Amino acid sequence: MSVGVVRETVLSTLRAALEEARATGDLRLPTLPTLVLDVPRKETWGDLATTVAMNLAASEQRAPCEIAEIIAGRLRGHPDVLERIEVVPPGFINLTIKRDLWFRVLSEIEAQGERYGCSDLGLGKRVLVEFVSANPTGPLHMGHGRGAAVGGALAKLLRHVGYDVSTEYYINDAGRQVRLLTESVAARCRELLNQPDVQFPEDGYRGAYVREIAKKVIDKAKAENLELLLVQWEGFCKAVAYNIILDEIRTDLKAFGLHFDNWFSESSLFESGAVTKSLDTLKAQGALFEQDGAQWFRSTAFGDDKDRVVRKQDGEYTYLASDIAYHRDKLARGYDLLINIWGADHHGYIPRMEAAVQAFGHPKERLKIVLVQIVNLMRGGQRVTMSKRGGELITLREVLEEVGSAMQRWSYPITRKESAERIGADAAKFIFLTRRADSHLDFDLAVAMQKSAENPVYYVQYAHARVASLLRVAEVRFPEEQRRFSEAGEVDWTLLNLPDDLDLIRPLAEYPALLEASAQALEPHRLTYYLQDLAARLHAYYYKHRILPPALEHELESQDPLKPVVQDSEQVRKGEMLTLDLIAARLRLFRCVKTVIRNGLDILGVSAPERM
RNA sequence: GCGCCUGUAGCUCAGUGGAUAGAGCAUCAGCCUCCGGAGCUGAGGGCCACAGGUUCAAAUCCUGUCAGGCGCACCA
Repeated sequence: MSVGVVRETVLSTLRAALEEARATGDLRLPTLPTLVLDVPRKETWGDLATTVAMNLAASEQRAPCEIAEIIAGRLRGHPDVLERIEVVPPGFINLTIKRDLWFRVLSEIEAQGERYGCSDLGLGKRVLVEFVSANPTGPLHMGHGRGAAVGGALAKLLRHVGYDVSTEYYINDAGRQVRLLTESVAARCRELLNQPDVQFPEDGYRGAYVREIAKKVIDKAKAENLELLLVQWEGFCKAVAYNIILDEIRTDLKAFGLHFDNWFSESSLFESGAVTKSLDTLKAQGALFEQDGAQWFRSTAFGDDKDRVVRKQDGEYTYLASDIAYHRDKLARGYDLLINIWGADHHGYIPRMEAAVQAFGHPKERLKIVLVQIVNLMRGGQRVTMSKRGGELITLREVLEEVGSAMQRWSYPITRKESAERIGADAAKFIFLTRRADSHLDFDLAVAMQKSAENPVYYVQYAHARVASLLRVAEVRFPEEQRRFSEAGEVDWTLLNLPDDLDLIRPLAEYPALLEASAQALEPHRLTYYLQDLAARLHAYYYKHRILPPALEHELESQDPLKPVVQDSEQVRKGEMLTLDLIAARLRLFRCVKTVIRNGLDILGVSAPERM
């Protein structure tokens, strides 16, 4: 089952109905149409709806309603799946699912656990997700954090639907920016050593961290008894600064809960000769030409609006040259799909990269670029600047620590040392993923630290913790019933006979289809919306219905599962009596919700705490 | 000037060509003797920027206009 029992079963029923209609000659159907099931906007319109009759109107040359009636008639021959089939103008077929089928969703979730929602949609195709890839010239900031959240979630999402996914960080360690950083560090070193007339590079990095690095460079030189400011000084600066910054980036990403399968160095492409080899390949097929003393890639032959320089007049290679080599390398590693997460300001770069992919003989669809928009860091509505080369610099780590420790102050006291960062990372990741990647995002520190529902992550995590809490209480109160309360025991799902039960089960059934749709669209943010909705339904159910009886120990002696354990006056008025069987069914329904929330949060890289 | 992205409730944003366009915040009115109130219930709030077009059906697709953002390097 790839999109869940309910959709699979209804789809095959619908397919059977169409085939019957064709066999009997009621419909012509030269080819079977692709079947799509929509969730109607209103629940009174049924559980699922299909527009197939309207789509067939043209090819069948008949009125949509007429076609719908024919299909509906055939569907009525399957009363085991569908309880009600309704044709509504202009030609919708609204379907109400048989309850037993809904209950199979719950059994499926219990059986599959953390695998629930997984599918084989990707057929094991190999995908490389490259993301963050920040220049190793300074600490990560909020923009990188958003790219990290999107990339990490996308990688996990694709893995869940059956792709063979690797993640990669491309280290831009060969170009001008790293050179500038080195010069900046060297200049700070000279200042620290009281050299006269130190000239700071014009476009140099002015952040305070550069001076910190310079101090470490000097300390390290002293420790190794190197002569300070010797001829090779800049090389020494580069090596030390590079290692320090890359280490910090790795540490920051780890704190953010991210792992990369591979770290790929741009310099290695020059050292291995991959850059010249790639250009030779392009040259051999006439995709390169010389002009004005420079070497150009004829990207216009593949849809770019301009040809691009790969080797400058002064003989140096441009960034594009190594990027061409990098993508050639990725393709040569045999990936079926390359996904790059880029800052939206690089969007003008897409056509030339697609050109390169095509020049190497691959369809341009093999490369997909997900653009991530700028994050505006705010503090109580005021914009906080984030320029790396200028003065003030707010790093990702600072934000995680600030948000995390603020949350900790009002959260339940599980204050392990790393948890402030983890809490901050949970909040940041979820907030980053509450918007489409290519829409602007204001990340307001003041808001992120409030205990309000503007922090949707806590709303969702709370739903998870709430179920965990119920299960703990149930364990204490009903130690004898633990088997019945878990998937190991028998359960009578038919006791879940309220509309509110279905309101909770329906989204659980949709979860696998949601994952597939999000993965295909490369849009992990759909999952955050789904989880907020699911959590809301759980909270609402919780307030409307009792799961466990009030703690009245003397009333719990009944061993007869049909005899009410307790008759809460209000519940009795609603006609609800809590029997042990009903407690079991509801607890297990809640546990299913908990499983799906946990699975979903895991994809987003957000923790699902048992208590908060 | 050319290209890409975005214009949806007061604000921040969802919305696979389908039915009467949704959520959170904010505003207003309610809910703790109770399984965790980080919660729940309800109300008000819309010419989906504008104008054409395609379609049985458009917030969604196409064209144009306007507004905002970002690109347009022999930088990365």
